[in-house]
Amino acid sequence: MATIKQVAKHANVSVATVSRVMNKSGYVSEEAKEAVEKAIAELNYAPNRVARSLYKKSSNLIGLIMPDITNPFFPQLARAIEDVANQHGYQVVLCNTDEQLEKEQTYLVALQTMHVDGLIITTNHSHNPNYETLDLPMVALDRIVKAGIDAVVSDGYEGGKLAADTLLQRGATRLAHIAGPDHLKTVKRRTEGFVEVAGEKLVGMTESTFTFKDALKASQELFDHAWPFDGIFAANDVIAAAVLQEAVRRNIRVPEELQVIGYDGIELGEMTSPPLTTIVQPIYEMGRLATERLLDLIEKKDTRPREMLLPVTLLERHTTKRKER
Amino acid sequence: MATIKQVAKHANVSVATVSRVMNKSGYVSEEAKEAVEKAIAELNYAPNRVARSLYKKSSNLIGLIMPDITNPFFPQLARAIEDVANQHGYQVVLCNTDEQLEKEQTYLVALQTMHVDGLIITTNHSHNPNYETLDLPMVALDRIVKAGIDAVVSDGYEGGKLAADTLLQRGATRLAHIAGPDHLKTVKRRTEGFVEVAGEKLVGMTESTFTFKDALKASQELFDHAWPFDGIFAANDVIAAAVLQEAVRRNIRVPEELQVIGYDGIELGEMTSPPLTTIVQPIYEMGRLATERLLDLIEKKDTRPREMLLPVTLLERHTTKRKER
DNA sequence: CCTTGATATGTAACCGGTTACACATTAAGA
DNA sequence: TCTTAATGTGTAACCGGTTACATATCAAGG
Repeated sequence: MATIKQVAKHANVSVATVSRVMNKSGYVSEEAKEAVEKAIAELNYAPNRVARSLYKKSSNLIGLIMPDITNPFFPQLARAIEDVANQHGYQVVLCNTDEQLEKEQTYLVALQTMHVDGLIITTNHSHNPNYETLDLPMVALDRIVKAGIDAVVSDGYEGGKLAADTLLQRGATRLAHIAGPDHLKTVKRRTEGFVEVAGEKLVGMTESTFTFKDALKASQELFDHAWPFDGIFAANDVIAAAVLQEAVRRNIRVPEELQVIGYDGIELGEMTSPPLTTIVQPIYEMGRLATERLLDLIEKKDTRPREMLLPVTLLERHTTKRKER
Repeated sequence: MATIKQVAKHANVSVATVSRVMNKSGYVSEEAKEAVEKAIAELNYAPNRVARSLYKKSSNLIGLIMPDITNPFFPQLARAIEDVANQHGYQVVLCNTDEQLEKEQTYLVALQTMHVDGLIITTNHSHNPNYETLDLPMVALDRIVKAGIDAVVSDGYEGGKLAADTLLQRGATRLAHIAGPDHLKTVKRRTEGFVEVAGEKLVGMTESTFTFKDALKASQELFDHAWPFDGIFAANDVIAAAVLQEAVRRNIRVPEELQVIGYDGIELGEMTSPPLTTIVQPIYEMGRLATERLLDLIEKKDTRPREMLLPVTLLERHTTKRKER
């Protein structure tokens, strides 16, 4: 790789001049500019970002901290983040922490020492004191961290209510629910909204992590203990898929005997049989907004912390009955 | 963040000594070592990786180039890569290229100028001349690039044969197949293996991309034109899920009337109804091996190019009949 | 004709590490 | 006691950019 010095020599100017034409800063004569551009082209020069980083203390890197990219909710988020970052000349460093404090800590110092410009956190850490002392722009995504840290989340409370409303409206009279992990506030909101509207129609409820295996176990327990119910809301689509599979296995007809609603709107919902009705949060949009926000923070455009609550919508596929009119 | 200079002053030694204790290189007296360690602890010092990178021309970063992390095959791969990289003190930069030459090119220069130490490529680029001139350690994963570039892939040919054998053995007599994109050699091998064993029992065949939507369309066409068949092998699990859904929609009983086998072994296969029988490639293992190989290449442990062909296995879930004995 | 501001360019310091090299000091061996 | 090698430590160059500052030229205005 050519260096700026070689370009300078080749173009018969100083490195300062080369730097000036690269950055379109300061005064450069037309001839000098042309000579430099020619040299750049001939030597196929691209400036060394490491060197630039060192001086500028900014790397055009952003750290993306997630629990586990293998969880099907996250890839879409990662994609959105990466798209936007890339459009603005940033790259993203992927970090899976499994919500383990230790891994998180290790990553945090790694990211800091490589001078990432900002962080997007999709991981819960109410228990983690490290972020607060971190002097880095950051935004929480699908997570609420604490006041003072930007966040973009979807309106889980409304989503939960919407799920209950829908089920009720489609004729369900005995509702069940599988909640998500207790420590995720954004997920808890879904349950709160659902329970609020379901009221005494709620006949069964349990809890599960977001892995399919656990969800399947939770479903089985629910069917064993709370059956019959004719409408169920799962805290996310993976859990809903498990419910669906278990229902099919028990020869329960969906949606005739049991209506199912998930939450997220990930592609998986399309792939089940029957395709899953779900509350969709605008995942890509959330990733996009979070990243744009982070970039603003990095470029110090607006530093008042903000929280963005995005609306969710009902996507009716085939695990709920057609609307009665 | 503290600098090495501050640590040196604090410990009453020179920066060279600090550097020596950090890197356990050269001679350092016990007292000096202790003083430095104390200073490091007190100032909470962590060396600036950017500065180190600049001098060492190595960043402990590896670039991961994939078509689209949103495709459910890739997250597991990414996870494996990141795990191994992280264990060795490397971080990974995520790049989605959608197989577009231009994005790939942009990323390639970005990665080069940030001095990544190596590349893992899960993207096809037989058409892309850029890699060849790239003086960077790299390994292709799930892709065959060209001789001279390391690769780790699963044995698609055997997988295809295994799928056909299994279907035949479970009593299928009229086989169908949906192939994957034509330009992916590793995917083509699956089709070749299947066709070879299926022989004249093959009654229908079409092709699809790996998006669910396309796969659904392809399935519909196949059912419209080639039905009846009683065994089908899809080039990957997403396509198999589409076949399954379409079969259910048409009230075709699986596996009684139609047996389905996918390829990949991603989690999605567990979530369908009924759960999908599939040819599993050791995805995590592949990611692990590729990364370990890359790390060896980076550390110049062994530079003879190698190709690793990993065995696949049959995972019988419920879209094939129980084995006859 | 002199002053002044805009234009143009080069030199060198700086970012924060690593390491070659010079120089001491000390211990071991002859 | 004198060499010699091993040990310990600091100074400064270096990595490849960016930019403050010094310097120079030139045209416009008084």
